[in-house]
Amino acid sequence: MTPQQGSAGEVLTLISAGSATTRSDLARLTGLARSTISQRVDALIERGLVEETESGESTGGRPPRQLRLHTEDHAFAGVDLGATHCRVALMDISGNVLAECEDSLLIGEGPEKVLAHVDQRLDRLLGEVGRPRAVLRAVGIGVPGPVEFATGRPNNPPIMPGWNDYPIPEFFGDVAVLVDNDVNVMALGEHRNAFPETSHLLFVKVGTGIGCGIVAEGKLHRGAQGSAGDIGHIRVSGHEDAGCRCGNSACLEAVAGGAAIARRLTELGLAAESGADVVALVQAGNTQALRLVREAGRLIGEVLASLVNFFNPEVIVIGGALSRVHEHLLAGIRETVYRRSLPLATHHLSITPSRTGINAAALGAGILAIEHYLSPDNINRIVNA
Amino acid sequence: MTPQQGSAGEVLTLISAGSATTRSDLARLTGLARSTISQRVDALIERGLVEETESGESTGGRPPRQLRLHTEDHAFAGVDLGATHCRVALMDISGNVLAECEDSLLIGEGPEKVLAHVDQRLDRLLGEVGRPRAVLRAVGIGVPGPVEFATGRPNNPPIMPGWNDYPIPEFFGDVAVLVDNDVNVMALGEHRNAFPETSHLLFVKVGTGIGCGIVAEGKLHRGAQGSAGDIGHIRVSGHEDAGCRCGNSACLEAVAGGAAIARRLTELGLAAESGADVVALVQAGNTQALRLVREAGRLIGEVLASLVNFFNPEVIVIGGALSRVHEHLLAGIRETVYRRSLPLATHHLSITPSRTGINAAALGAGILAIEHYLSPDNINRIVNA
DNA sequence: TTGGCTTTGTTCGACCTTCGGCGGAAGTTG
DNA sequence: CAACTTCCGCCGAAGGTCGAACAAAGCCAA
Repeated sequence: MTPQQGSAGEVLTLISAGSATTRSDLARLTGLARSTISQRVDALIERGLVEETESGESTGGRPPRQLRLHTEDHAFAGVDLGATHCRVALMDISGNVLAECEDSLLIGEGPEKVLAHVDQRLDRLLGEVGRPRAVLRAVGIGVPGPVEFATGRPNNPPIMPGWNDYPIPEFFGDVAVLVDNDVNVMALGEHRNAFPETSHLLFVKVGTGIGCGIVAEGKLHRGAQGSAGDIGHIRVSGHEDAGCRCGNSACLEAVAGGAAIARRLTELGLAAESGADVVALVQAGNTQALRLVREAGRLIGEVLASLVNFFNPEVIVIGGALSRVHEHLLAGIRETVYRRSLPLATHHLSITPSRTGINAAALGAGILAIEHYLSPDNINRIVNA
Repeated sequence: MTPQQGSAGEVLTLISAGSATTRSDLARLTGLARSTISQRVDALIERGLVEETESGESTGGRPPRQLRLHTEDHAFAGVDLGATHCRVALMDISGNVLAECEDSLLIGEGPEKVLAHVDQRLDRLLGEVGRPRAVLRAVGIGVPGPVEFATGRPNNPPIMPGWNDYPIPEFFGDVAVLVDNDVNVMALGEHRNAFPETSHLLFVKVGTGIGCGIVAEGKLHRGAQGSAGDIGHIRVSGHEDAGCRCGNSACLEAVAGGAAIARRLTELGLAAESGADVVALVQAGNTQALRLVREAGRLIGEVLASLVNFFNPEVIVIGGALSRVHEHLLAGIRETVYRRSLPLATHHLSITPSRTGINAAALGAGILAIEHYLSPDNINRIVNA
């Protein structure tokens, strides 16, 4: 059933979202009596979920006691697993990063090795901030491939050999583990950090490959098989000669991904192997690289123009490695989207670079974990236990 | 706030969805005590929303009294306004059609004339079934253009001159009026009638133009400006010469819509002005028409392949005038989608013709109205009044 | 300084809802 | 026809919510 109206969980949601910072706010927002709110808040304080700070500004009467999430006795982790790296961020319940780390790590080494590494890093980070393992409430993990979200099992991931159908959450025992596609968690993080008021958002990651995270009605849209947002293999016109690793040709990723741009630069006699090399060349002012990035932007824009007509988002965020040269990428994207999409859909559309940085995925994964823990159902369970 | 758990509204939702037909069912599903359920049901019966039928099958003890929606003292209407027609269906609260009618009507005559016509038809249909106007609880209207759903105002509709920003609900006074895009209501009707268990569905209407209704998480996705699903102006490759009324070229609608096919048949010396003529030619066995329809299916399939990767639906339903020759259209669509989309997304994807007939839009609009009336919030308001 | 004024927070009794046991109703089964 | 099962209404008990009253805490003006 739906969570109870005005339950402890709903009260906590309002506090954590910043919608309410005092008991009076809560009474006003929920419509419950002040006495009832006090009872709820007392329960939340007793469980260590909420704390009072010294009183706030008076508005002519007794100053209200400010409420906020109690950030001490909890910890959450966000894990970003890439093809060749592993980032872990330890966060408190309000989303602040307590500690983080980054290592080179080949995901191809398989789940046992990789997850053991993650587990060890979790322990080290917890040690750094002096919190016992027991306060780790939930872990979010972003992986570079499709996942069946409900079970946390990768679903035929092309670049994660050995991971297919591996039950990732079971590795960590009894702590709650949420596993999702890396682009999804980046979209979630970007939405919650930079565009919390936006209902419909697309996050486009342009790196070696190209993917898209979809936020609809403020929630991640994962689709029927959890493969939604896989826009890297959408066909673009006029590039039938470009073969893709998926077996088709003219895939967006095969003509506009970081790897594709690097390959074309190599053909022009420039040393470039990866998206990072492309970024370096652009930043060095190489006009060929600049031209190709802009051209890639146009191709991505062509695909996005279709998706804008179809999905009608309010915001499109461009992230990923190549967004470090976003001026050029965005110019191409904007140019094409605004020409090819319908005016009604583009009129209030903004296309912006990502505001979260290199660890967008780790932060987003952490937010996934925190939101799971703070969901009204879960909180009610904790409070009524 | 969210509707109360176990409220009268939630109880009624379970009854109307067919999830529960007896008080015992309700107690089991909601977790409430039998006595509480009885109280809820009594309130619903007293308000004329639910009725008891004679007892059902015994399972060894006293047979339960069956519950169902009380269909007498209510009426709902679904209105399908097209460019040149008007269909009205009068329905009872469980979605059965009580009476319907169809007229030729040019939407270009403007809102006052058209809505007056609709109003008159409503009265006539109510008269036919002998129900007073007062029992008309809600009206759903599907219109051929984008609508701001919250206010029921068309938003720069290209083929509805005089309707821009016209507040349609206000015309009908105090009865609740819901206005939405015609493709959206068709998608809703198809989902509720044929695929109620499906979470993510696309309904593609192929008529004079081409549009798409989106059901995500069982609910209509309308997008930020209510223009979501406008896939008729997505670019298809290799048709740069085909100009579109939107000002761009190579739009899907301009190469695969009924009007476009008719035009190309005309160029081949065949008499065809509209999608209906195309259908007639195909049904007469004309190979040129057949070839063009199949080719249109391939082009539509190209766009749908992109959308399958992006949205990952479980079902795609093909409707609209041209779906009357769906064998040929579907062949082209399936061929392209299964070739161009990712296996993970297509593995459990089914692409089927619409099961609702010519009045899909009117039925869908009626369902929109009924669901509005039966929403837990609204029912709680009625019961507690 | 002091006494109102305003807003916040707590206490407590009244009220309402829900629960669950009990018994009657209405069937089935042996 | 008696025992059993299931359904349903009644009613007292338990628990939750509300709002009034009161205490707390600061502002403000005389």
